[in-house]
Amino acid sequence: MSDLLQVAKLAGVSRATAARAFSSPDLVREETRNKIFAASEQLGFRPNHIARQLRTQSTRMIGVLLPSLQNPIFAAQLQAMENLAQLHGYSLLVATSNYQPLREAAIVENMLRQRVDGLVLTVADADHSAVLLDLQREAIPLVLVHNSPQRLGLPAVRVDNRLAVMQATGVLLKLGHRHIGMIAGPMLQSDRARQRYQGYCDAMSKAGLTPADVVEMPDHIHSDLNTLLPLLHGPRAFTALLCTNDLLALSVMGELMRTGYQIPRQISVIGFDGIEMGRMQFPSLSSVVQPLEEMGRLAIAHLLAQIAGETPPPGCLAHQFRYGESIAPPATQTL
Amino acid sequence: MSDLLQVAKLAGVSRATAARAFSSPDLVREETRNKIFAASEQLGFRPNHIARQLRTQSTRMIGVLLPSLQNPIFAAQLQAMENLAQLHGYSLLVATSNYQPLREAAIVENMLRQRVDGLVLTVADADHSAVLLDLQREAIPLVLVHNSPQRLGLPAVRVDNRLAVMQATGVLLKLGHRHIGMIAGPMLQSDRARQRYQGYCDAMSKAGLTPADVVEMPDHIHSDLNTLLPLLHGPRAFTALLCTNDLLALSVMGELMRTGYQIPRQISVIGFDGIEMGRMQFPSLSSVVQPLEEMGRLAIAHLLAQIAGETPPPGCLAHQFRYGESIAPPATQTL
DNA sequence: TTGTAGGCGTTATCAG
DNA sequence: CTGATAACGCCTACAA
Repeated sequence: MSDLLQVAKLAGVSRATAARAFSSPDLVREETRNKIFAASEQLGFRPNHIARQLRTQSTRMIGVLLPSLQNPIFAAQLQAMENLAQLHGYSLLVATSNYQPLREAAIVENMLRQRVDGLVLTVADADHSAVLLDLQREAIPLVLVHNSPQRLGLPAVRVDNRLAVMQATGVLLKLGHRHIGMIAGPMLQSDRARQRYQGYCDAMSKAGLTPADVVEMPDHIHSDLNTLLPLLHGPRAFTALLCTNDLLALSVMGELMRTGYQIPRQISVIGFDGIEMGRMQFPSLSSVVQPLEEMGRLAIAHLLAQIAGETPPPGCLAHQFRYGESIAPPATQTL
Repeated sequence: MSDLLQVAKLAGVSRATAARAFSSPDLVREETRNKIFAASEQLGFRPNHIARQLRTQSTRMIGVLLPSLQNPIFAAQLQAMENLAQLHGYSLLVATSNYQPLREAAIVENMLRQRVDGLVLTVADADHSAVLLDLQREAIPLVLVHNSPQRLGLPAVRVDNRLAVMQATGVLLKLGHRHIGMIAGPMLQSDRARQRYQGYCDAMSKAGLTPADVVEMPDHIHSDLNTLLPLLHGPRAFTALLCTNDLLALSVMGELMRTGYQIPRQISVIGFDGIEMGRMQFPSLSSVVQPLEEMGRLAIAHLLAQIAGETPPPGCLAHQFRYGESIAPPATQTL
């Protein structure tokens, strides 16, 4: 591939002038400029960003770490981030950790070696994250999404998970439910799942009820019918289920309906995230809606501001409860 | 940030030796190596990939262009690609075009300037793609996913869309359906949608039936009830609907059920892609399953092979029809 | 096993 | 407005 020097030669100018024709065209006489562009065209010249990056010490690249892309919430967020980044001339270096701290660390290290201009991270468990601790020392623009470590004061874009589930639980309580269960994926892996369970416990306690143990599924996004069914029988049977995320909720609904349960008549279900699919299907899923597009945009905007040397204020984003067809008063009006 | 020279000085060796300690440790005596690593640690040295890339003319980065991340098929494929790439020490530069050819072109140009080692592209419409034509001239490793332009002989990872829908239509025909409709997103934007419609037409014609006009929705992934309902009444009312993708199918199902239709008793629905959600929900969606994970892996594997100088053979991947609860014989046994 | 030196393709500083 | 030249940080013959 030809370089600036060849273009310069062919155009009969110096390398410096050729370079200027590209980076600051107005500093070059039009005639000269055209000769340079013609030569460039003829040689199939393409500016080398690597060399430019080495020289300018700026990559216009942002490193994005996500736990997974299986869950559409991350895809939606990534889409929003990419749109805004692209608009500002930034590229995204994307990697997934599959919720594994070791991979998180390796990925971040690699991104730092690549000299990305900033990082947008979603880690599995922010409070026990070695990566975030290490990153404290680096002076690199950084935004967390979904996470918010208790101790570290890092800029974060997220909703108040605990409060949100407290309110969602409140909705079920108000409908008359007393036996409410909480379904989650692997709790140890996800700080968010734990926060959401806390919100449930808070709401139950405040209502004078005993929070049930969390029902832990082996997978973040699939329910296991064998674990579930026993909990729906007997005097303490759940009449409503809160799920830590929408995919889990949709999986629960599907399996229960397939087994013959009527939703919401026999069982009410509430999810978390507010993914599109929940609205599409029938019965539609009640859920705590996270403003994912906005979160993605905000993460990038915040990062760009940091890169520009500003320090914008943090703050939680507002969630919203979406009433769907998956909830109703409990069938048997016990008590 | 400190560089190799500083590390070398502190360790009391030359820059070359310090460099070797990182790139080929076995060429350096252990004692020396340890001194270098210690110095590196002390200085917080981090190898600069940009400089390395400039020098070695290799980035170990792959450019990935996708139409969108809203559709989980792309997310799933991306996830698979990222996993395999990461395993081989490659990073992914990801960008989305939102099905816009102009963005496709700009994105690819940018990736080339970044000197990615290879490209994995999914364009909106391969047969009318300026990007692909231009790329013919570049000698860069390239794999298409989902696309397969008629004229250009580019390596592609995909299923036979036309055949697949022909078979899916066959399933409906065998069930006794005669009035089968095909629902699509914006046809002009997507070569795949057109191929799939072709498959439907083929099957209908072969069965001695007249293919209906495609029912075009304004959006790739949402159905519009107002467009749909009129087609379900009258003597030529559809008893079965083929959709060009699963999200569209799930949207159709949800809306119809919400309106009071029984699925599959009154209307059968078949999708395309085989996304997870289709299996989860009740009734589960019948669909043509694309092996998305395999496609993602294969795309990367094929690309890495090209980068290694090999030229692996192309070939379609096998699709598979998944029977779900969304299809049944037509209600009224006309004819 | 280690050192020397040149170059990867830009940009930026300084003269002219 | 244009040209010469020195970095940016690393790798890699080649020589010692």
